[in-house]
Amino acid sequence: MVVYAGQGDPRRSIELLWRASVAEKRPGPKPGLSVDAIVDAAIEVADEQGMAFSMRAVGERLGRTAMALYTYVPGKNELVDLMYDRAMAELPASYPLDDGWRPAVTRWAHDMWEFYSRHPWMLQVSQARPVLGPHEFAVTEALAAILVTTGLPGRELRGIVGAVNYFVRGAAQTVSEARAAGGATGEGDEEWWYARSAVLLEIEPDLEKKFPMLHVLESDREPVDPELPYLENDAVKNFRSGLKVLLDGVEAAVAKS
Amino acid sequence: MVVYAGQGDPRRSIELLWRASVAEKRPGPKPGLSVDAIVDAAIEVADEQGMAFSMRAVGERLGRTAMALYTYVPGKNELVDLMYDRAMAELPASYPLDDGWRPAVTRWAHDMWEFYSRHPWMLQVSQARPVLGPHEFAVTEALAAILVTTGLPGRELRGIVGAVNYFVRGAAQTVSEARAAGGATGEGDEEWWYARSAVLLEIEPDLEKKFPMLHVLESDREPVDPELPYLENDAVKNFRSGLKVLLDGVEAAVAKS
DNA sequence: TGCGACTCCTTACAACGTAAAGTAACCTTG
DNA sequence: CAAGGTTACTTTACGTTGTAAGGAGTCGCA
Repeated sequence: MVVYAGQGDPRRSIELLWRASVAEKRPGPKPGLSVDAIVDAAIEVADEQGMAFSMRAVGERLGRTAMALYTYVPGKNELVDLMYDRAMAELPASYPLDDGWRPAVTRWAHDMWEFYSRHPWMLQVSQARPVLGPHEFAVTEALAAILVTTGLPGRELRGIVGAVNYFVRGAAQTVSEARAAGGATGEGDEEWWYARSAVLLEIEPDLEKKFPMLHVLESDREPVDPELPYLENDAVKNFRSGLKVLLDGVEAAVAKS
Repeated sequence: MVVYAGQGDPRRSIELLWRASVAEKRPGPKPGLSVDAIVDAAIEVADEQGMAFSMRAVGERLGRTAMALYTYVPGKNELVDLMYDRAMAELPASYPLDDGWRPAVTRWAHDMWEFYSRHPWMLQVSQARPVLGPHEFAVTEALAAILVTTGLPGRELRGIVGAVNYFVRGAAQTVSEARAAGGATGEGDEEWWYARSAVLLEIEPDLEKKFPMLHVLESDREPVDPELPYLENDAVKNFRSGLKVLLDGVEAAVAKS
């Protein structure tokens, strides 16, 4: 399920994201938890169980009930926003530009790729509206700082930033969700593919004739790295070659300007 | 929530997708429903209510209970697979190549874009593993048929097909989920942005100094088309300029080969 | 005519997010 | 120092979800 960001009270959400709460002396028992503790616990749970984690599970990990979380966080949606932004703090704030923008963007993309495989649930948070948290800003700032050195105008840069983002996210989805789905059903990628395609070929024997261009696409395949699972092999190679094409496009834009 | 494809019995799923059931004479009451009727109804419901539609809602639309659907379809996951593939039947199977591959790919991308805005729930079906249905194949076949005419080898084409796909999907997500979220909360994009960014600037006044490159990115903005909502304006322009860069990259690859 | 396969319904259950209300701890004020 | 208000956290409960289980009625075939 895709979780939509930011549906609650805007002020409360933004204040939580930027930790703008004033820690004044208050009556009542000492808080045994904190927003940070809850968000960290939730990220751990989500890393293990995926986006379909439950408030009860997060509470349990902290030795509390699910309802205890509602003292600190308005609801699950807001918690997801906080998790999303918090996780992004893992990423570098800037990249060296000694060799120009292209290696830097490549590094950025690879970091994002690995980041998404560490936190697959991130890919299920809706990208429709930005969470508007400090670390999400920082990640995009890092990419923008690289691309600004191309000298391209903002108009073009916005499209490029978007394209790079979409590409990385999409490519990461293909791999990390494949892994997650395999984990969920207990079967690896190979088994999944094998079972599926065997039945498919049995039911539709002249598949290759019906979709000849897909067959052409499958040609020219390099030997498979036995270290990696099947789908991952493909995905990694397609990621590299896709990114190359995309950056060639950027280079063309730079050359023209 | 992201719905993972293909977790059930592979044979049953594939047979349903390719409608490979043999319609033999069978005892028992005449079926009042059909897989097609259920899938169509489910698509209608999902178009209106989003991916979080319920089996009960689909049943109700057909004048049945939720459990009646389970006679035709193994579960909700499989139904989503069927919806996914069925919806893709709306898309063209081929594109004219009179003006070369570039206008054709552009058409393909725009068709996908519009398709996704018609069926926003499509973007929430996990892309990790292909559904392996006939229409999903046909859509990719159409794109492959265009790109094959570039003469590039399969190795490079796979990366390009992936990149174009990811890009279109990502760009469409930004818009159509924004619309969906607006519909869900009842507030439009403008209100959302306004409330959010007002609070943000109040809490963090020197945002521009903290993220100077993002500020550069926002510069050079063209006048807004008053016909379209705020976010959509941006998204459409970024879509066009991002696609342009991507296709420039393809052109560079073609020129080099 | 009856058997068995079939469609569809009712009922039921476990899991979910979270509303409501209660209990106990603690600071502030009289 | 006691009273009162505020807070942290729990228990209980509700509505919604996907779907398992079992039963009622319908039809083809022996």
